[in-house]
Parts: sequence; C-alpha cells; structure tokens
Amino acid sequence: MKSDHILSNICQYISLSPVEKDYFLSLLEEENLSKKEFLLSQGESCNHIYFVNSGILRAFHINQEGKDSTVMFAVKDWWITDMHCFLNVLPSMVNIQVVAPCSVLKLSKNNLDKLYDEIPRFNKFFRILMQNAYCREQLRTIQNLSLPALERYEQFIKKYPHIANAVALKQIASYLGITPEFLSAIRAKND
Amino acid sequence: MKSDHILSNICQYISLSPVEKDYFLSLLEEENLSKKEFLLSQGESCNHIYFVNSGILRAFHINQEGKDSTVMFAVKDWWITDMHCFLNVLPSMVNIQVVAPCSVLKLSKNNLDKLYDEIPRFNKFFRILMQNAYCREQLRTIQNLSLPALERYEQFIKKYPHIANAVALKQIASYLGITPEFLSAIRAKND
DNA sequence: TTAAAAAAATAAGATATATTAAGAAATTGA
DNA sequence: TCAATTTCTTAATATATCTTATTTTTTTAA
Repeated sequence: MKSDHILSNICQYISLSPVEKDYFLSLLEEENLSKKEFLLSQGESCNHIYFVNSGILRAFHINQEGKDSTVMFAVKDWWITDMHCFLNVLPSMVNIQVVAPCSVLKLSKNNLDKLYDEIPRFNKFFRILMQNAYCREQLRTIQNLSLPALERYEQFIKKYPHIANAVALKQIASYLGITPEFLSAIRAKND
Repeated sequence: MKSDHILSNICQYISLSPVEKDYFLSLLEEENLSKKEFLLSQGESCNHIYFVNSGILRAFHINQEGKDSTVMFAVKDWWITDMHCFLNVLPSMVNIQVVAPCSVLKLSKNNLDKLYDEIPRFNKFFRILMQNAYCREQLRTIQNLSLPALERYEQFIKKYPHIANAVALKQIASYLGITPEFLSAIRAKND
C-alpha cells in the first residue's frame, strides 16, 4: 500500500511513533479506480472517508430537477467524503465520481472511531482538517454571495489552477453555480 | 461570569473535572454588548472566538461595491469568529455586529493554544465544533447552488425560525444572496 | 485511425434577479 | 409621545443568467 503521502499529510500536524504509524495504516484499505467510476452514490450510506494518493475526484449533488452542482474536487493529498452523512450515518447527499484515474486510501467510520480511542492525538489532526475545510467553505460562501460569475471563475482558476486544467469546463461551471453556456459566454467576452 | 451555558455546551462532547472547568473558565472573559455594537470590524485583526450566552450577532462581509453579504448569524450557544483570520492571524474579512443585545464569553487565540496544551481533550471538542460548522456550510453551498431564491428562503425560516423572527428581512436577504426588494416580491407572490 | 460520443462555443429568445424610485409601515430615540 | 430614521413593499425598467437549438471542436473507444 502506498502510504508515504498520507503519513506526511498527517505528520504535518501531529507526530506518530513507528508503532502508531503501523497501527494507523492497518486501518486503511487501498482502492484503485478508473475514470467515471463512483466511489459513492447519492442516497447510499457513506461509510468511508477517502484520502487521495493520486488522480482527481468530484463530489456533486443532483437536485430534483436533475441539476448537477459540484460540491468539491479532490486531488492528491486531499480528503473527501460526504462529511455530514459520514459522521451522522445518513444517506449521502452527494455522488463522488472519478474524474481522472485514482488511487485512494479508505478509512471506515468504525475504524476512525477506534483510531480516536487508541490514539487520541488524531482528534487534533482531524480538528485541523475540519478547520481548514470549514474556512475554505466559508470563503466560498462569501464569494458566491458577493462576486459575479466572472470573478468567481477567475478566483477559481487562480486558486486551483491544476484542477482548472484537468477537469471539464462544464464541471467548473457546475462548481460555480452557472451553466456551461454562460461560462463559455463570459470567457469569450474576456479574451 | 455566566458560565452554565458554555460548560454544558462543552460537556455535551467531552467530560471535564471541576479543576479543568475552573481552568477553562479562567481563560474566558465576559463582554456585554448593546445593539449595533461591533465585536469585530473588517480589516482588523481577529484575536478572539466568542461564545454567545444570549442575544444575536451577525457576521457579514462588505465587498468593493459596498454590497453586504451575511456570512452567519449566531444565537445562544453558538460560537462565532472569523475562523480563517482567527486561526491564521490575518486581517478579518468580516464584521461581527450585535443584532440583539448580547452577553458573550471571549477566548483569545493565545488562551486557546494554552488550553490545547493543558487539556488536549479540547481538541476533540473543537474537532466536533468544526465538523458541524463545516457540514452546515457545505449544506448551505449545495443549497445556494441548487435551489432558487424562494426555496432557499423557505429552508432558512424552517431551519432557523428563531433567527428568522428576530432579524431584519434585509439581513435574511443578505444571507440568501438576494436583494431585500426581491425577497419582498417573492414573499408577496407566495402568500 | 476513425467513427461515435462528449464537450465547448455561439446565438436568439426567455426568465430570474437587480436597480431605481417612491410611498407605507415599523422602529427608534429623544 | 412623536418626529426621525429605518425597514418593508410595490412597481417599472434594466441586467445577469438560463434555455434551447445548432455548429464546431475535442475526446473516447473500438
């Protein structure tokens, strides 16, 4: 199992002994996925949190009218799940689908709970992870509310250039909350 | 200092000995604020996180064009700050203003860091707090992207009836990302 | 390599939401 | 209590964004 990325991700914030590292790794499972595969489907229960070793994933919600809204992208070194459903054992609100072939490490809710018991320091790690996720999400809310579509697009490609280059424009439009046609139009106007 | 609310808020998730409770309380400061006072102003550095004993606060961002976007409301038992600025010691992106007279307990960044050192269990508490905040924010993002204004309004008053009753309609409009005039119009159409 | 499928661009017409302006209602503060 | 201020409503016009349809370009898979 490819574990170097996840260990350095964690050891940015907490230190682990060799024994603890081994214990942690024993709770993980590796999974390899090809393009368009689903890691999670809306309505299913969501029992795992995923760490991305390589590749790109997209989490998106489909509403009653069939409209596709991108919740997040995840690339190398990101964690992804439907957090609300994962934590509260509820049916998922989102789909998670492979955009570019992935290697992920999955951690089940049960194993995460064990991990907190065995190595309480992981509370600190996930606190920091959740803090960062919350701050990112809040900044996105502010920008969604206060900026017009073109500026949201510009902020997105500035903040996530690697993602912007790797995913379809219509998926970026879906992240920004606009139609692909409109994104096309505002891009054309500004060249 | 009125400490019963904050202690029961914390002891929902972690247990504290009497000594630990006292130590924690020794790190807090009470503040009483009247309507329209600012707890934090955009551009200022944000050194505290606030727990609301009573009253209502509103966090909002003013963009370059002067448009007001409400980031969050906080009522009894909520925590509020500009989290990103608080954690990273950056100038605040938001204002926090009193909507209804408040009693708050403030905890400084320095004291929070001390607290993590002295009682590492607080990592668990803030992990859960941040998890909940992240999930709420993510749900809001999904709704902002996928629902039209009227449905976002209906969800808001359903989810936060006490807030909806206590704050100005134009502040709800600002939370929803629409103008007060438009909120008026869609409310009128649906009565 | 090529046919098929998917994505992107373009454009016309439709709709949701914003802007401006004015008057009515509610709240505030002296 | 009352004048002043703020908030809410209404309505006309303006604008951002969507919808639908078509064509072009790119990607995919056999």
